[in-house]
Amino acid sequence: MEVLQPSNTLVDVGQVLDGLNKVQREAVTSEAEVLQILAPPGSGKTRTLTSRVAWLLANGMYPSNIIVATFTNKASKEMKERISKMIGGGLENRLIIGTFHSIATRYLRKYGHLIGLPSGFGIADTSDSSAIITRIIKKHKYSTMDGNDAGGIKSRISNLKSKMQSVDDYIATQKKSNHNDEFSKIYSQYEKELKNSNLLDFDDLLLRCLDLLRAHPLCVSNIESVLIDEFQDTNLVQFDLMCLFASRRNKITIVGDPDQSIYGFRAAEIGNLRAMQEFYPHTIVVNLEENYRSSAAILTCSLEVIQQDKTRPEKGITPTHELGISPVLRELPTPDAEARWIAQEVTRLRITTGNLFTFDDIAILVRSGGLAREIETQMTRNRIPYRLLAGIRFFERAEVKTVLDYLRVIFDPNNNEALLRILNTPRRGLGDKAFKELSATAEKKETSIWNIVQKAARGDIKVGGISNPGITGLSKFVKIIRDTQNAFKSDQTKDPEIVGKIIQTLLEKIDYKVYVGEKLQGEFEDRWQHVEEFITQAVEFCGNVMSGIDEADLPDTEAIGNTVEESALIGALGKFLATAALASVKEGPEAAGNGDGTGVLTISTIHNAKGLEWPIVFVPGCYNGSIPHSRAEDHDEERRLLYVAMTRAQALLYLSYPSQLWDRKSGGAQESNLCSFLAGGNMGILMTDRGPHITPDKILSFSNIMSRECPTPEMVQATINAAGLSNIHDEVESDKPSQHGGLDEDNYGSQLQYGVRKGYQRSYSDGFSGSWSASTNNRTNYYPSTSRTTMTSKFSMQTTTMQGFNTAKSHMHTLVSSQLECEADTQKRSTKRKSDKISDDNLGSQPNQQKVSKKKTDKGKSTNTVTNYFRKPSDDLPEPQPVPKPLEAIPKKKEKHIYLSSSPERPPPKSDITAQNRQLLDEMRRNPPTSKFTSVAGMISESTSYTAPTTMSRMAAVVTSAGSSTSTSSTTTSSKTAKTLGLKRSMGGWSNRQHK
DNA sequence: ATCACAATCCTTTTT
DNA sequence: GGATTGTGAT
Repeated sequence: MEVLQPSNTLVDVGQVLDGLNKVQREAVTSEAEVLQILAPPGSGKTRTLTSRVAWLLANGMYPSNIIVATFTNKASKEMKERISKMIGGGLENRLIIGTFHSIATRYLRKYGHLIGLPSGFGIADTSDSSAIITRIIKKHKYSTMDGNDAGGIKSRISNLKSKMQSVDDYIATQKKSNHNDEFSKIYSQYEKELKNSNLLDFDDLLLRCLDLLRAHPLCVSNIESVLIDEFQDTNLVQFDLMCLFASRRNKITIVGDPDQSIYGFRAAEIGNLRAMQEFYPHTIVVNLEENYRSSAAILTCSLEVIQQDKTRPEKGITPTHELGISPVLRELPTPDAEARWIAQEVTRLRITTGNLFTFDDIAILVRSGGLAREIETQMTRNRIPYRLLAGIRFFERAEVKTVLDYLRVIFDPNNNEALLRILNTPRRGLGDKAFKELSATAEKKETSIWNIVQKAARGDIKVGGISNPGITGLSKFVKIIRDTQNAFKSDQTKDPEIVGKIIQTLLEKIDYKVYVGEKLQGEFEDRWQHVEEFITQAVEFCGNVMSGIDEADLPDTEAIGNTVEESALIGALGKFLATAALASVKEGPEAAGNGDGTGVLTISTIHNAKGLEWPIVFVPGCYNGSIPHSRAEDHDEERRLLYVAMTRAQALLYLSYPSQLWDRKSGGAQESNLCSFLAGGNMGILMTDRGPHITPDKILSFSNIMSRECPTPEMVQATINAAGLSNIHDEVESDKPSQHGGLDEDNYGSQLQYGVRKGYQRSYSDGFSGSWSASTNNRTNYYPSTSRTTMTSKFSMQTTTMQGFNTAKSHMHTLVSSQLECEADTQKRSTKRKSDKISDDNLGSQPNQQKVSKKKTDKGKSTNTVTNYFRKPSDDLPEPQPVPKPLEAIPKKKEKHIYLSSSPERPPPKSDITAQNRQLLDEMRRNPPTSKFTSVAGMISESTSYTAPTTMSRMAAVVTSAGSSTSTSSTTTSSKTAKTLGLKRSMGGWSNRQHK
């Protein structure tokens, strides 16, 4: 691929390409008009996209002629920062960059009047939409059964809109069958209410922008290049928007990964990848395959999960890091114990690694926000500072939302939704009746509620249901709103600080402090801090707007007629309100931390963790009902969700689940089942069931993967000493019989210091437990494993039914094995030593190892499979004899001790061991793994115009030709393996290979 | 009749 | 933690 010669270069182009691998570089500098960069997690997708933007800028393209759509505002902020570092000169501030929604908003602000959209429209957030629908349902006494509650209706409407089905479209398709359909009435009423309040909901933003650009393509006539991040999560409307954005030059770059498509519930359309290739037949597909994030062990496990999806096209992924430490799959008795264990493990890891990790390095990723609660409690108890990226957003907090609603009313009093929420907040003596009457009168007179409120306050009209105190309250309210409006409008200073002063004055007038203190429950200090943070943010934002750093106005184009000038402060306020509505920020004030530079741990939903990475990741709640969620219909998406969670981890991955849940209905304990995605196949081999025993070589491995300096043994000993423990590895978990989750909480809390643990309960209630050799003897584990760890039935039972995965697994082993081959020799030396010792302990009780050995004989030759690295080389150890563990032998009661670190008491490691391991790892680094097992590694493919007309055949042709011409790093290219990402192809890959 | 406050239910994921 | 419902106070 030829590289663009930079003309008009503003910066050192080398800087833009610095640190990129060959394929990434080719992608960045590609002259392709339409480019799809498809890549697995951790392969530098976003980085490549960022660099491509920088590359365009460095080659003289005007930033205001580039549209970059990211998935979150945070992502676009980070991208801007990175571009700023590469390019500088403030060019990044002129880029049209943001989420689809925010970009659409900006276009509508500037050009919306061309399609008759009133300027100064507001954005209906989730709560607005819900409130409207709830009101409609109540008013007409519609049934709320069968998912027809406000939430259900809302998502139905949103889904229709995402598929470009307007009310009329919908009614047209429905009119024959359901003439009196309640839903269409709600839908149409909802649209009407939005219009009355001059509001657009999230979907409308995109749809109206679509309308605008279709009618007036000149609005984007300046656009030379369009770039989209996380393309797999775009919906149909966004796809069309992309095409329209690019309509002038048809220059598009997208990055994405079908495996990380986790927004199907939001109508993300995975078919967009293919649609794009069909729509732009000259699309060029680039596959990035090297993973720079995770250890090979983590990657292997993650692949084991994602490959369960049989409809998924096979694709290459090449680890660049060493094998590292086996991920952990841990069972705990209760969610509470699970949270405690995480806290304990976090603490233990820091101590035993000489504080190699800070809390910044650690994330706890949950499927749903509710799961974060127990974890928060335990973090607080253990004085682990954390920030929460789950649950309610900052701008949705009651105390913040109210202020926001006041500002929304001040910005546009005709915003009925915001008005209704603040009319009686704080209390002004109005009740349900008053609200009903006000709304009804407004509807009758076809005017806004604000107008009625004004008249009622003045006494011009009589509205029923309002008491005399109510009238007084209303007139005070009207005056406050008017005064504040005037304060904004009359400002001449253009000083953003004024915004803060105006808001403060407003809050004083409504005695907001009193309201927050008395009416809102919870800590007043916290809440008021949020309010102050809100004001700070507002001031800061307005300052940025007025200095052009944020939300710079779109460039003028050939499209005529720009919006009228408004007061600078009002304009900034409007942008702030839009930003607040579209904000994805879940944090308020920065989490404080311990103030000692140890950082802040992250608790986040998996969705919010997309695109991020941490050295250590915990994924609690891995049980059926959570992942996959009980309300989820698309289990493939749930699996991808787990995959996303797992692939966030760099060095250490912990999955866990409680065996018992609290059943709210019965008030008792309820059995849970390990997440099916983790229960089958060879997951048991790939993971251990206890946290790793931290040895010097493991510390070194962490350091390598994280590219950090390795702490000295002295440093490690120092932290251990400081923790007041002579040897942290000797700690023991005591198994007691289950007593229906009746854990003594306080008892626990006081004991939970530095991971010294007693009193965990384990449940064997189903009486079907097997013992499993924990796979601790991977190559970095020096000490012999003596784990008598116990895997419960969730594992054992599943393994008998997961034959299919087993074969898929074998396939993967083959792949991984060739990659790891080069390490095998050095490996054997160390594994042999320990495996001799293992055998004594582990022989005799491994029902699951039957599976392993069976697979091996099936495959015939397997000396280099990845299994061996998690277990042992076959010639070092006789095959384990599968001996089912008698049920009686399973301790159901009393003081069974399990070694937390899978390790017996041992003298501290000798120094030469460290050196020895260092040497091993050095060796590895000198001979880095090559991408042998991905046949299309490094592939960059270009379609040719004469190939077959269908996308399928076209892509096949593309891939084949590219595979043969650019097999620089590939040694095993063949037509069979020449697959491309991004197409929902039937699975030729596995079956072909399996039957070979 | 209307408003204020306490008790009870439910809680997927997000722009 | 928030929304809705039920009960007491004005």
